[in-house]
Amino acid sequence: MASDHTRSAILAAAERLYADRGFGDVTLRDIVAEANVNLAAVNYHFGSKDELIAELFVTRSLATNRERLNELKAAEEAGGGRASIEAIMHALVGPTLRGCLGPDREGSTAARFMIRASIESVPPIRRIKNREVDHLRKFVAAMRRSLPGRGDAELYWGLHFALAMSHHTIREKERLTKLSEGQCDLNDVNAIVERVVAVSVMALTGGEPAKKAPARSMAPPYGRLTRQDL
Amino acid sequence: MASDHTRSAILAAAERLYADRGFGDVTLRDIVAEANVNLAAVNYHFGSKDELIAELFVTRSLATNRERLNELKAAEEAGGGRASIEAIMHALVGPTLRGCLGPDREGSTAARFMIRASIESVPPIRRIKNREVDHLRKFVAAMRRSLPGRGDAELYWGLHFALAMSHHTIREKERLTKLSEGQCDLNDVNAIVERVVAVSVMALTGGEPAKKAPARSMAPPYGRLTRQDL
DNA sequence: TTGCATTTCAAACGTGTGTATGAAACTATC
DNA sequence: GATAGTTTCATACACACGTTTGAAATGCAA
Repeated sequence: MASDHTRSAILAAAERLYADRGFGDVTLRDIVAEANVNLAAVNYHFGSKDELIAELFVTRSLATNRERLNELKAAEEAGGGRASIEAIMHALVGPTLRGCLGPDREGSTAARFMIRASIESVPPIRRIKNREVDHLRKFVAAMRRSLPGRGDAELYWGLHFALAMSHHTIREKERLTKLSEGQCDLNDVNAIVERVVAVSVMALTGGEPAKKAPARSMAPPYGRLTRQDL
Repeated sequence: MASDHTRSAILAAAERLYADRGFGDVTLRDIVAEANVNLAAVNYHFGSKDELIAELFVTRSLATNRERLNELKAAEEAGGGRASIEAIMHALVGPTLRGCLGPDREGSTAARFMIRASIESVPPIRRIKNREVDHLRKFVAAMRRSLPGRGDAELYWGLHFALAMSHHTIREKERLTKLSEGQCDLNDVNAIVERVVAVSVMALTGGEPAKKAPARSMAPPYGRLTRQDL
């Protein structure tokens, strides 16, 4: 492992090609041609095509997840262990949206790759996404602290809708631009984040101004989640 | 075209297999084996594999679109040319959600096929979806009538978020069930529809109680449940 | 029946794919 | 500079796929 030049050339070329043309249209031969390496190098360094894709995706999504958790942690610490629901939703959808639509990263290879991964959903990527559940539980826990009294089901639905809006915006940004004939500005990421957060919060608080200490006390939901770690 | 027995056997077998195992894992040979017809029959009757898939998808989505427009039309007529925003959103997301999650159609081949189509997004299906824009413009027009004064961009965003929530719920229903450990009931379609409609309306009206333009009943054709907070 | 169009069939075609092989070229350590 | 371990390379393998072919079977009208 003296020099991983070949290895990283493959990663870079693969990410670039997948981002440009999608997973369905890019073969290993395309990748090694772009990277100027030998065909067998892919299997030598990664084992298989799927493991190459998985490594690409894991690398990128680990970064996003780390960013998410950092934002969440910062928000909770700033609030003395309890973050506002706005801050939590912001930490949830901000990194993903910025990563895929951000003006700085606009058109960056990494961003375009992640958009492809969101749209095409190839088997190795699906496998990884299914392990993401643990990561989301941390957000549920934070939401529970922020909105005590809300039933867990409500929290899950709120989280689900927040992810729905952010992922769908990434997936369908082109169609939305076309449909709205450019009236929806997809370049102003911060505005999009704020918009998604605002709707998510409304979904969770029922449109009432976010208030702690719910006047109508509800019976605690039946089953708490077991210990969450990792 | 004396008897399209072969043709329809292929369609039925293909829909069943695609629904069960996804587009990536099903070959023409699998399909013709399931249908008990000859391999060449697919190309004879449909021209190509992609055209077969397209025909499957078009058939199913035409039905949904028709249902959508019927609901919209009924709501507008009931409101004297102007439907409530609730009814419009209901017409937009109701048919899709019921079609894919409905208890009657629960596990039906057609429903499972459409879920697959929503998840895997294979080229011929993507091509068709991109033509769906015209269809959505009718909803934008209705929304404009229902919420005059709202900027068009706001309407587009509201429509976009409504589709986001309904599609994401269909796509990720398994993950939501797993994440929530069954606390989110994905069998009660009507409740889901109401939930999505409620959030969509909030997104459009900014959380303020709807001005409820039409004094008429805004009950859409299909049974409407009152939103239940937990 | 005859004649013609439609439909079915078995078999193959051609290609593109991920992967495996085994030798050659390198690199580092002594 | 010999040796062992690592990396590169050209090449081939195996095969699964959508599609094509051309003949056989079937249907249908006169």
